[in-house]
Amino acid sequence: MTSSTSAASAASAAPAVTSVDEVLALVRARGGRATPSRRILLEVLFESSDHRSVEDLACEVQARAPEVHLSTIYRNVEELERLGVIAHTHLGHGPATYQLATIAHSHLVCERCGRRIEAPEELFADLARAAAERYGFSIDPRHFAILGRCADCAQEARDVAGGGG
Amino acid sequence: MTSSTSAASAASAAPAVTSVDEVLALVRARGGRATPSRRILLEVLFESSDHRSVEDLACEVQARAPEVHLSTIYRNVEELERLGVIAHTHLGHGPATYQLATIAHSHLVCERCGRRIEAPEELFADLARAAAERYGFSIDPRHFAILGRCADCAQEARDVAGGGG
DNA sequence: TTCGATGCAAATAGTTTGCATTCTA
DNA sequence: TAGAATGCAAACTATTTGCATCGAA
Repeated sequence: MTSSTSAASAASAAPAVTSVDEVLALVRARGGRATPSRRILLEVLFESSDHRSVEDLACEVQARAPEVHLSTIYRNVEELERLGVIAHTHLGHGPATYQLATIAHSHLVCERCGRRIEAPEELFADLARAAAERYGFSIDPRHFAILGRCADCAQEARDVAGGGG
Repeated sequence: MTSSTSAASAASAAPAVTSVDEVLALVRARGGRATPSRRILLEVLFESSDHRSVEDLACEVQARAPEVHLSTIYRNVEELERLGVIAHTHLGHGPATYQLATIAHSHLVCERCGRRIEAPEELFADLARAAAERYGFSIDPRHFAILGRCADCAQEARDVAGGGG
C-alpha cells in the first residue's frame, strides 16, 4: 500500500472499488444485501462525473425504477458512504452532494452566481500541511466547498466598489 | 493601489462599525429603522465572540424580549449581513452561523466529534493565492468551514485502521 | 402619516424515522 | 426462515413568505 497518501484519503482504508459489482460484493461482505435499488443507484453514481444531490440521484434512479423512494436513496447513500464508496460535500447552502470517493474532489463555489470550479487536491496541500502542523487537524477537502467569488463576480464587485477611487 | 489586501476583506467596503449605535445609525442611513428587536439582536451579537446560529441568537434575544419572533431574527440577520455588519458561515451540516464581520474567522470542524478550532485567516494565505492565480477566484474563508478530523479523532481512526500495519 | 418592520401562521426544502411489508441470502 | 431493506407517511430541522398590524421617523 502506498501509504504516503494525501490528507484527504488517509482516514479510512477505502478499497479501490471500480465497478458496481465490486461494491455490491463489498455490501454483501459486511452483511448487507444487493438489492435492485442499490444496484441502480450505483449505476447512476458510476455514470456520473459530477457531484449529485440526493434528489438528483433519485430522479435518475426513478427513471429506471419508479417505485424507489427518496428515503431509500437517503438510506443507501448513507450506507455507501459508511463503506467509503462515496463521499459527500456541503456546497455552502443547498443540499449535500455525493460522488464516488475515487473521483472526489473539492469545488470552488461562487457565492454570487453559483458557479463551480473543480479544485484539484493539490490546491489544498499547503493548507493541509499547516492545519496538521499547528492543530493536528486532518482536513478533508472533499467534504466542503471553498466559497468566495469567481473571477467575473469579483471583477464586478471591484468595479462597483472601486468606481470612486 | 493597495490591492494586496487579504481575499477575505476585499469584496465589500465594510465600514468598521464597533458599537450597536453605530450600526443602528448605518441602518437608518440606508432607510431602515432602529427597532427594539434590532437593537437587542445587535447587543447579543456584540456580546458574542463565537459563531451563533439563528436559533441560538433567538434564545438570547427572547430572554430580553420574548415577543421577538424567529422570523424577525432571520430577517434581521439577512439585513445586517447585507450591510456588511455580520457574516455567515456554513459549518458542514447544521444551521448557518453568524458573527460580527470584524471578528469573523474560519473554523476547522471535526466531522466526527463536532469540535471546532478557530482558524486564523493567514492559514488560508497559500490557498487564497493559488486560487487567485489559477482561477481568478477570491476565496472567503469566513463563509465556509474546513471539515476533517481533529487530532484525537484522526488518531482514533489511525488506531483502528492501522492496527495491522 | 407613511412605509418599513414585526408577529404569526403556513409553506417550503432537505432529511430522518417508525412501521408494516417485501425480498435477499 | 431470519432479518436486512423498502415504501410510505409522518415527523423534524432550517428557512422563507404572505399578510394584517404596529410603530419609527
